[in-house]
Amino acid sequence: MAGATGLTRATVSALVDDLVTGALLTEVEPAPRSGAGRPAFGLTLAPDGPAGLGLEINVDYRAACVVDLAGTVRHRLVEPGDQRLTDPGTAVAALGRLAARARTLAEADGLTVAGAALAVPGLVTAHGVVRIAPNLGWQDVAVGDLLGDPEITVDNEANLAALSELGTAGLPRDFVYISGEIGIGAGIVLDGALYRGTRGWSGEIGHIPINPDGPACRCGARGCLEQYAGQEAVLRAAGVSTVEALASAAAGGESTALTALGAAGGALGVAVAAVVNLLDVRTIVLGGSYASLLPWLHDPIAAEADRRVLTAAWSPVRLHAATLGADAAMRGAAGSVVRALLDDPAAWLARRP
Amino acid sequence: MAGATGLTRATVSALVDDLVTGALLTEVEPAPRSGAGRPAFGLTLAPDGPAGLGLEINVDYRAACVVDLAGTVRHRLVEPGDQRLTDPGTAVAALGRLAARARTLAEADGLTVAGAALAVPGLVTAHGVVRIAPNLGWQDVAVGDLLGDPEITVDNEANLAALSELGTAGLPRDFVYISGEIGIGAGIVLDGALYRGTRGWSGEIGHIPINPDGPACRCGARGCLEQYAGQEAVLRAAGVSTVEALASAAAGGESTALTALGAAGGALGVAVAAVVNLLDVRTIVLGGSYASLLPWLHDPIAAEADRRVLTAAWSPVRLHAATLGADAAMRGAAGSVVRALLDDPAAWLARRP
DNA sequence: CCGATTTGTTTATTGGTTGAATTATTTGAG
DNA sequence: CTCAAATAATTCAACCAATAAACAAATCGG
Repeated sequence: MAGATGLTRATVSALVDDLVTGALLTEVEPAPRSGAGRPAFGLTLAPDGPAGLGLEINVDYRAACVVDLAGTVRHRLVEPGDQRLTDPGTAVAALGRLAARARTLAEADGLTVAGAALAVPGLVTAHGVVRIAPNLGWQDVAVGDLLGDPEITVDNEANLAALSELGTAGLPRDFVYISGEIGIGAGIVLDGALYRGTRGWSGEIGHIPINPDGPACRCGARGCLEQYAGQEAVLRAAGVSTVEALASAAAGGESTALTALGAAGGALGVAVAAVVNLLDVRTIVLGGSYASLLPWLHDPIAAEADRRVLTAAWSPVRLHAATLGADAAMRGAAGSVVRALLDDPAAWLARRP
Repeated sequence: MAGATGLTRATVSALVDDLVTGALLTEVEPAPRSGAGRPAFGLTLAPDGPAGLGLEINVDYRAACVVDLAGTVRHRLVEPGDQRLTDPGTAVAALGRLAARARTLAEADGLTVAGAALAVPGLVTAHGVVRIAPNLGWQDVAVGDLLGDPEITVDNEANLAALSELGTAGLPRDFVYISGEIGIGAGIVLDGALYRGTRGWSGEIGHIPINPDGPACRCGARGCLEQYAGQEAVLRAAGVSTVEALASAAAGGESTALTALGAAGGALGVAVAAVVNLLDVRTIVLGGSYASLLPWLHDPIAAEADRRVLTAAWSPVRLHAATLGADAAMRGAAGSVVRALLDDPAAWLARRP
């Protein structure tokens, strides 16, 4: 460890001591090793130290999960139910009860919830106020205050979902996560950190112009990506009503479905080209409903992107499917709490003397 | 100073002492002040300490400048001449002689050249090799080796031009600089630092798709921004041959010129919308030939951008003209050296004991 | 001229890190 | 089995940068 960090063995010893007494690390059996010399102690991130509480409120469900320092999901609670019908206060109160249940479960495990983060499908200000969440019908909702937890982090679901993919094996430190749901959002990860933008409103990829004279969008403009590759547009073009139906139709080789997916992929490819030309990320992660549709979206996206990305000849765009599915945003939320702990363990140690 | 930094007066004293003895700061007459108390010493960035050498090689000129710690341009050398006709070796050798002259002038002033940076109109790898510079006809040119200065920083001209605007009064820490020349490039400044992308190829805004079925571009795709708002396209549409002629035609109210500028502005607005939706920067700086054409470009860009940016209703996109004109890239290059000095003065002090 | 006010320096102290020496625990050779 | 070599971990004096607090310097206003 001293070798890897450049610090002295003495220093590492002192720091590790602090972390062990602070219950962030625990000593375990040393890893079996060959060769002479005294074997090193084994160390793991404590499975019974502080943990992160991840929350999500979305169009048709509420969810909570508890993730420990090692990144393991220790508890997972999902409550289906249309959130659009209830007013924000009622929905948030229900979420608060779910969060309390998760906390209780965590404490029964000996975990301490060190913080919470909430994923919301909408624009969130830097102060954690939901500026607008069109699909929930929310506007200027101060979720933290309503939850009675002003410390909570509130963030866009695509941003948090992107964070959940960060650290996945094979993913670089720079990528853009594109989440295809009713709306299309993106989480931009640059140099291992989420890029939120000046006001936290980055990643509105759904409204990148694909064709300036295209169909009208509910945002007031014309030809936004959402009108070509949004869930509603694709399902309508394919003549089916659910993503599952679309996937099975495509698997069955139905030409309407394949044409619809090809068109959506082409539009996505144009947007991906814009993103890659601008940001020079070489990896795009497709999440939300795009993850399960990637078998049919991959080639049209790649064809269009490679044609339009200036540097594609030397290094083509890499398309990955997201790995976490529907839990991505919630797990990213919990993960963001854990990441904050790992990034500044001293702050946590100072909080509990 | 202690108040601003949160350090003790004693600490500041010690640090300032080091910087003064290291010739990075000089004591000057204290600024006149009212009120009781012992007057403070005046301090300025040393006008005779280390300086940055900024170089630029472009289609029709070579240039060098020396910028001191305070950011003042102390020397400026420009040599016109078509670089396209000469092979890279000859062009770089001529640039090397220009750089040597600038160095001599700087030393005559008591300045020490602490480092150099070179702006090139093309894609540059992280190791300072020009991967491709289409308008120079260069491909895989290791400029640093040719110059005999492997320490030199080589970067894209739009990137360095963006840096030159950073620190300008009224500009925030996040903006995108769009440089309109033969090609269209962008420098992305996020949180006060240039974002270069995974391989240093960010900002290729000229090849953002505006209309997927638009005119063919020399990059092989169709409908790139460059085909709508590149210098050649705009001049052709306006029926003039130089940017100056276009500006005076527009100033004279000639409708062909105004129409051409309106169309270019509209296309730029679409690209700006893509950038802002994606990155949530609220400021766009227009440089290169766009700076002088901004009076006629501003409204079409703003109209299109505000229509297409999701958050424009709350906070419209702000368009600024670049302030430095043709010298921007060269001055940004020199400035990047100076910035590196200011960011880590201890490294410089360590280099000269 | 004197006290109030602000700036700058001096000095002892502190906290975190280093380096060298020391102790601990294993492997492998004789 | 024993001992040397190898690797890990700890101890402790020394160091460095920053701090706090006291002190000296320079100015203003009455």
